[in-house]
Amino acid sequence: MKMSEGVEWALHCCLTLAWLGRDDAAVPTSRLAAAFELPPAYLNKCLQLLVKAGILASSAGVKGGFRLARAPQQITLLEVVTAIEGPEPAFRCTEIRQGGAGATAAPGEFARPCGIAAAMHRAEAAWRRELAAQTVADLLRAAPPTASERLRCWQLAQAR
Amino acid sequence: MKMSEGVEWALHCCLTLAWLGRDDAAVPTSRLAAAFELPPAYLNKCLQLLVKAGILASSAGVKGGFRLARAPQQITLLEVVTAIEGPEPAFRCTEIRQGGAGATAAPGEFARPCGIAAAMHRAEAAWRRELAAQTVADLLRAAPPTASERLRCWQLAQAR
DNA sequence: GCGATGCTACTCGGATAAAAACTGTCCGAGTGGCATCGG
DNA sequence: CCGATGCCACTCGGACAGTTTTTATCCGAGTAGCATCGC
Repeated sequence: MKMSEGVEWALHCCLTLAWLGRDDAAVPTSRLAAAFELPPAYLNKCLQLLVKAGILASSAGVKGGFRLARAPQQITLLEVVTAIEGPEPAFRCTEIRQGGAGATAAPGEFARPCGIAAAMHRAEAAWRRELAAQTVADLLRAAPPTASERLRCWQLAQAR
Repeated sequence: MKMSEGVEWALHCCLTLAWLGRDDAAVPTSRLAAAFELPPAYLNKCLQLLVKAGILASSAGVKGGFRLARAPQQITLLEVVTAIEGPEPAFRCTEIRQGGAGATAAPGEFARPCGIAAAMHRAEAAWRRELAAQTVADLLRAAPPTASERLRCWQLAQAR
């Protein structure tokens, strides 16, 4: 069970864009990728997913790029993770209890959900609850940018 | 982020072995695979992982197979999941904050952990806590076996 | 001088290949049970 | 009849391919800005 690296990239990009402020000009993928030493084309794909989720807004043209679509306190970590990973839960019950010996079950015997699946989904719900409780604004407050992170923001703001 | 199917298989096998009782004879992979309609060789691989984790005990020979190594109330769901998926967390911080502009950082600037990684790990800790709070015995209690599940156990107990 | 217009460079966006992880399979080492043989 | 012994079938266990998901890349459509041209 490995989470996509795109989640880390997306969160760092959101945090950086929040530092820059929503009012500044848009930041293109190429600049963000250079600031973090990431593959530009693939990072672009991740940012597109964030646009689809309504977290970022994109603008085309020569001075286009991405910016935050909402205020940082209205972007939860869960939204970012879901945008990249998709909405499906990590644990998917394939109902193996209905295979083999279960094939002879009376109709309606498996009406109530599988207890194992219920337990796993409960755990995932706790995970989601924790992610939904934190916003990008919380990250801003908890960790003020270090010197080199301020440098990164300055580089992104320069040379438009 | 997709969890391995082996987790579901392992949990169902543990639950079934718990129904049978630790004192009965061992159940070989071939019989378990037939009872759930699963690929026998791959299921065997998963059961081996459970043996390595000390959850199951294996015995060789003509009447060999697998059985629970401990009492059901001493097997948490977290142990089973960790045995199959491995101990590494789903979210792995690759420290991209140190790339690019971060390369010019003063030594010790990144001593404190990344706030994003901390938040993600906090969420995963909640997930683990929920899994560690439930044991196989709890599954036994919560969901008594249905008719076809009892049939499955009977088939496993027969024809030794 | 001012506005309309065409062009150009740059951006996003989706379609297209490599890499990795997961899934599935095979065969060999080892062991316990059983039949056989000897006492 | 009882015990020792050799054999054999069956098991686990780890090494070996196939398939799906993830990662990475490329190229085209579209657009905003800018220079140019005409009035």
